[in-house]
Amino acid sequence: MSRPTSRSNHRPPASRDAPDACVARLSLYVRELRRLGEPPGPTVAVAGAGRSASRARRGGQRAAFVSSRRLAQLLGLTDAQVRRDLSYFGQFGTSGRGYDVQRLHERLTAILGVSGRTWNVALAGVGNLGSALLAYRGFRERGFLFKAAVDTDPRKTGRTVQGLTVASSQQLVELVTQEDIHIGMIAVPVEAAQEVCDQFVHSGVRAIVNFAPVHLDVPESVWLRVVDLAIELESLAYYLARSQT
Amino acid sequence: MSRPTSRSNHRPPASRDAPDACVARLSLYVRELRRLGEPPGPTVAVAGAGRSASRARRGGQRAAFVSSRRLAQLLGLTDAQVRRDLSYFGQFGTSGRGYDVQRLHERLTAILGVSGRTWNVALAGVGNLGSALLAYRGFRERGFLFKAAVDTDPRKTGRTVQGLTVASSQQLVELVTQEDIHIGMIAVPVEAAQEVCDQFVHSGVRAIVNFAPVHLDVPESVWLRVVDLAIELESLAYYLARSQT
DNA sequence: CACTGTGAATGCATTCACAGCG
DNA sequence: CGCTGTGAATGCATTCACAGTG
Repeated sequence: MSRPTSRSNHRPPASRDAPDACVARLSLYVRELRRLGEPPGPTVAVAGAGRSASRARRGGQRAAFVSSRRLAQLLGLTDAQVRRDLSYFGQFGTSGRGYDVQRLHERLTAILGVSGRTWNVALAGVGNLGSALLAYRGFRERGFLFKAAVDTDPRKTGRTVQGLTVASSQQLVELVTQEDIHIGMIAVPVEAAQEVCDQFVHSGVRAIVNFAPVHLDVPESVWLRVVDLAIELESLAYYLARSQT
Repeated sequence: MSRPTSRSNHRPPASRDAPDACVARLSLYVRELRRLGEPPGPTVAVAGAGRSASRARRGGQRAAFVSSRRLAQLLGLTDAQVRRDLSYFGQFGTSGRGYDVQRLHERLTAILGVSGRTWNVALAGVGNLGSALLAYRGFRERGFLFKAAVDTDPRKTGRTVQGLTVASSQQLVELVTQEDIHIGMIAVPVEAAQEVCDQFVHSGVRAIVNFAPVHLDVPESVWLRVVDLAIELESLAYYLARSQT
């Protein structure tokens, strides 16, 4: 790993077991298990061109057991990988039957750290992206609650977005303590990103998600993840440009 | 690789040189080189807590040459990795001096496939996230232009968002041909995602970015990337849960 | 018999270390 | 010198293959 002072996507300091790649997939498993455990629900059909010749589909009945093979199929992985991944966290399966959907879901949820609890999130930057993030259902469903939102723009502070009053950036540090923030979310323009990041770090936040397209420096003790929207498009462009055309 | 019928994040079929991990970093290099080549610009200061003890900062002067070391520092990589990555695409450096910023920028831009050209994008799903994506500056700046947007909700179709009229989902297929769409972007609810994806594939789109938190099946010939917003938070939760507290 | 869990083998990606060059 | 470009070494991640089990 590069310099001792900072790096991009951290790994756990102590817990030397599950590889990062595997941890990253953990929530995929949880998600799929939840779906398998749920009732089929209404199949929302999108009007338009007919169904393609689609492969073994996320079918109806609520399964009690699921094999590594099927789980792999649903997630686009291999069965061996599923078994290997799960084995890092414990032995959950039954030979000849597979995994108990409910039980595995519970166990993994607990391991992921999203079990009985919720995590408090503070958002910096209430622009287009920031507002969309505040509105995004997926976070709340998984136990991530926005407890604070700040912006430098005086036209935005004071406004209420998604039931949350936008505070001034000056209040960031105090809000973090006041609202017991666990995770900082950065959706400010690139020029301001490092500054805001430093403020989060300074105020004691130990986990940060960055949506600004810059590399941020953080101390070893802070976990940082980056979500870069344009980067995915660009790698597609690379492959598109290379294939005939 | 798993099943022959589909997989999650594709690699190029023919071009057997640059590793995927390296291609993924290619746009990081381009981005940083662009910044290095630009004039310093106004340092947008965010009011609030003072600067942390920050390391060698993205400093002022427009550099003509940049070393692998410095580039690595800015991007949070190692110098060896930078040199290795760049070497997959050619020999751009000068011994003892480093890389010519302008030249390297031009060369990499061309290789990335975002050089003189633009790419047409169609968006499916104009909800919160979809609207934010339409408004996101970063895409246009890098040559990705939204040429179509569709939604199933009749209250949304007909509306104009960011200068684009939202069409009905039924028109997706014809719009793809009409507007010569290169990339499909999926921002619909999970239940509809596979359906929309199939429509894109059916209409001849060869590259898709999926923002819905589900695995999608696509034929080998189509490149698929997934951006999962909640997943990053969840892996942070994992690490947070594991470190004391 | 169908399936898990895991050593051992393979295949990628990153890092080391240094020869070679301006 | 300072810095690139790259073989060789290391370290991860994925896959194979099969013994073991309900």
